[in-house]
Amino acid sequence: MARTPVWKSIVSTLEGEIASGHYSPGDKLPTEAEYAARFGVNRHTVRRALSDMADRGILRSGRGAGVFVESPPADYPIGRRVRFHQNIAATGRLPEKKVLRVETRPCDEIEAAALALAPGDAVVVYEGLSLAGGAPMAHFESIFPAARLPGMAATLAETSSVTEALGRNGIADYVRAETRLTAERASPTQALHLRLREGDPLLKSVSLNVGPDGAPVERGITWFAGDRITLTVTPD
Amino acid sequence: MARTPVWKSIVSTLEGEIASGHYSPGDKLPTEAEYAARFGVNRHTVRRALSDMADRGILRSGRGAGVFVESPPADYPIGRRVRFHQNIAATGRLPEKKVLRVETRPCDEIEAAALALAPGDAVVVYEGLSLAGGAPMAHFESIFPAARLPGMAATLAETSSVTEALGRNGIADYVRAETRLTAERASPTQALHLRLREGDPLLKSVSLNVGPDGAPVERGITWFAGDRITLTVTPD
DNA sequence: CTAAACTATACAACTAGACAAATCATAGAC
DNA sequence: GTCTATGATTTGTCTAGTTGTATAGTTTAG
Repeated sequence: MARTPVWKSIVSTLEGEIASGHYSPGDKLPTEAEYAARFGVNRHTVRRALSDMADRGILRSGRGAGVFVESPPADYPIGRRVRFHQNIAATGRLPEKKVLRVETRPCDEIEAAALALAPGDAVVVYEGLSLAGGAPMAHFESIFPAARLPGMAATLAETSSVTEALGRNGIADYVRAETRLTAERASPTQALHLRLREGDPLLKSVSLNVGPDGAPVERGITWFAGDRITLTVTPD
Repeated sequence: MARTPVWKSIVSTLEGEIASGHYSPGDKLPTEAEYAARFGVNRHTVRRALSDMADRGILRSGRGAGVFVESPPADYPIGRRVRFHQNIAATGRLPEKKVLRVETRPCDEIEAAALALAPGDAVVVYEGLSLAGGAPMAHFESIFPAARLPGMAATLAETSSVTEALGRNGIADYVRAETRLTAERASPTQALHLRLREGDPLLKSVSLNVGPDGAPVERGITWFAGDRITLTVTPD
């Protein structure tokens, strides 16, 4: 009499309801308490069922928010864990973006040195997330010299494309002067943005782009979710 | 897993931005709503972070007015933990080496595909550590097609230099065809080798070197200690 | 007996929404 | 030019609800 655990039967019930189209990706499911009442079990039993489905990427839950149906990934896995490739030249140029911040502020010493400015000179900060199929792939923060690019902040807020924003501000072409790569642990804030656990490994890329005249126009730092992306470097 | 509360991670992020001089005493900070959007949390969570900082005298907030910086920027410790630079072209070619293993064995499917062999063909495995000043910088494992390079195992045991070993086996020149980079956690074994803690971030490089005729001669995997090394990529 | 599954309870962390109160920018009146 | 009325912003406060986590106890199968 190998009875199937209650939580597993709840899983199959809920999977059936999701599969039959009662809920669309992004929809909020009933609360744990409601499910507990419906199935006549304790909330923890429901939680075990939900966490099993969350582990498999079917659901996503947020404290205080509720449980939501997760949208299926748009691309298929390449390896077991590594899903996306990205050429180093295109670092931070993934198609989908979510703007987190655009502001102008004085720069610190490190930023000044990188962009050939004086400490305290104004820089435009552009922070955001690169997404693919709805899942965050990378977290980036770019800074631009405000004096050299007067309308940059306004343009970025409009287009969210760095290339186009630079183009509209007189930098028709720019090249990557240098890229530095290292591995870091995800800070709590980054873990929040990239939907990782605190301490998970990140691939950090620090790049410097210069205009046709050789003057720096952008310093970009990108943190890639280590288990979601691979950077490729090919001589060419 | 003692996760850091979200509001505390926001506190440390904002403290860092104030400490590094991005805001001066008296400056108005972005609104609570803007911070909520930036961090992807509810306004109340931002308020908890801000009220913590206000309690400690870092900020001062006024109803209807906004939030203002109260304290002067502190000395911000800029963690210069990354000690070594290494060009991507020289991956796995650090001067000092410690050989851990040289052996010949049949290859698996992945290795066969990379080296254009049939599964089960013999490969020479060369595992070791790259050191700098006695400290381990990287852990590498290279494989070579044994059929194409008959004396490789013996030569490697003598010289421990990949370039020289390849040269003595008829490959006078070889080029890096591709490099793939990602971030991983250190396994217990790697942590031991690299004198890190288990789970520390590693920069993983998977490279393929081909001979003058275009045939693969080496597939190398290198794990760099993320906090000891930076890879640089320069167009050149 | 022991381990797994489930129940029970309590609290912490976060979301959600609504409204009040203070401030600020702006336009119009004088 | 100065003052004032007005409306939009922005912080302060309140209530309610939801998931995350910790602890402890109970039942059941092997």
